[in-house]
Amino acid sequence: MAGPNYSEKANEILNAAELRMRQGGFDAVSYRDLAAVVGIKASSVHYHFPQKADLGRAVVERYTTKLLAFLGAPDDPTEFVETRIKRLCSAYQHALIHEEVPCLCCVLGAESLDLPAVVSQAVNHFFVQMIHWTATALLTGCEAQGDRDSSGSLPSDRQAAEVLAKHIIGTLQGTMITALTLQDPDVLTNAEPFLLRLVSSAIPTTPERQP
Amino acid sequence: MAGPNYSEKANEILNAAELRMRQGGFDAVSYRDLAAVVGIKASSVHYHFPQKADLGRAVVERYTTKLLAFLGAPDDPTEFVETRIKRLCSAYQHALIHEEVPCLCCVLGAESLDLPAVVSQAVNHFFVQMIHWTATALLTGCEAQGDRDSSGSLPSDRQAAEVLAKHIIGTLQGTMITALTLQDPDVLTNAEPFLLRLVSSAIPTTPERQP
DNA sequence: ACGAATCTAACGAACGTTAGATAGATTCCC
DNA sequence: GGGAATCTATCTAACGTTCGTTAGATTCGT
Repeated sequence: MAGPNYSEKANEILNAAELRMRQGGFDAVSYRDLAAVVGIKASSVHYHFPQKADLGRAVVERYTTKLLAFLGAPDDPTEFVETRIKRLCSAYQHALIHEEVPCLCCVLGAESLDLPAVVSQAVNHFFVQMIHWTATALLTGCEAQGDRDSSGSLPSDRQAAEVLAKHIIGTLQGTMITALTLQDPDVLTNAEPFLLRLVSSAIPTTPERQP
Repeated sequence: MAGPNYSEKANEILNAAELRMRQGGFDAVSYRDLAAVVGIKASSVHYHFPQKADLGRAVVERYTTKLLAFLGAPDDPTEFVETRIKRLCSAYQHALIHEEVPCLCCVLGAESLDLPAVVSQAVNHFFVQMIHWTATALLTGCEAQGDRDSSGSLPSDRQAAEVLAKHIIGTLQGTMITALTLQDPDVLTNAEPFLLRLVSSAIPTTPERQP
């Protein structure tokens, strides 16, 4: 589950690369610039990440791991569905507002037709994981009162949850881009109540136990 | 209102540049590649668009004009609000599904922190125009029965319409990116009913006359 | 003959990548 | 324990490619 253990210098490189990639996309990162940031030469960066596609993949995978770790469990039975979705929204808000840079996979996803295959695969995997987390977060709320989880008795709900999850993730990506280019963070923060309205109208009013 | 009248060759260049830009972003466009596509040399492309930033701005402005022309009037009193929003959704669907490439300003918006100023201004202008169209499309439905338009008597509704419009545009951008990287166009087409639900719950049930 | 559109040729800069040397630490074996 | 071998992380130097851009000549229709 946990990714590879990078050396300290490798992590510095990944930090610089992630920042640059979130500002300007994959092509905006250059080995020479990264090297200058972390205080070594360009050829030494190749020692840690032989090819640029390797570097791109590593950045995306570490980003995916970090974000999923922040989100935590999507199926804690003591938690409201709304609380989970709010946490998801807050992750996106933190990226844009505090880190002052959009979501990595928002940027890479937009140029995914032109990415090296191994990088666009990693981006695809990010979306799959995020959607899976969200769909689970939506579903386990419905099943909270019973224990029908292992019986697999709600296939149609799982499908509906996936559709809504894709919509939620997509909406957060897009409102982030729009907030960025308008320099208006409210576009992103306002997405939260809109999404919560969709969620509560999709879930058939089964409040869970209190946390 | 109508942009400049480009020569036939200039339009060919803009076509090639727009396609390339929608695939891979601003940096994916090179004068030599464009030249090869339209059958001239790179230096001749500079005759039509001296600097690359000029080319970028021209592509974005022509794209904005084309899209607004497709959308038509947002305040035709014989039209339902839902019809207008569906037309907006169909524009985005057409881009991804038939042209097989995402919205231009979706791609450029994601890398807007790294764009030449004149290009990111044009992208910003695109979003402003789209949001203005959508807000107007949402508002004039409410005011259809009376003629309070010029009296400016609904400032709070205008504001609420802008908020919803930003959310709609953002959602379309983001579900397009998500649909692209998942290679699942349904993510975009499914956004339509979700957005229509938000719209109809925001508009206080004032059906217009039949078209 | 003039202007529009294209060409050839080249400039300097930046890019990813590689080969090979080097310094310092660690490990291994006698 | 001490010298030898190996490994890690960096360096210098350079390669070939691509890029945006420019100067100046050329072609061609009006």
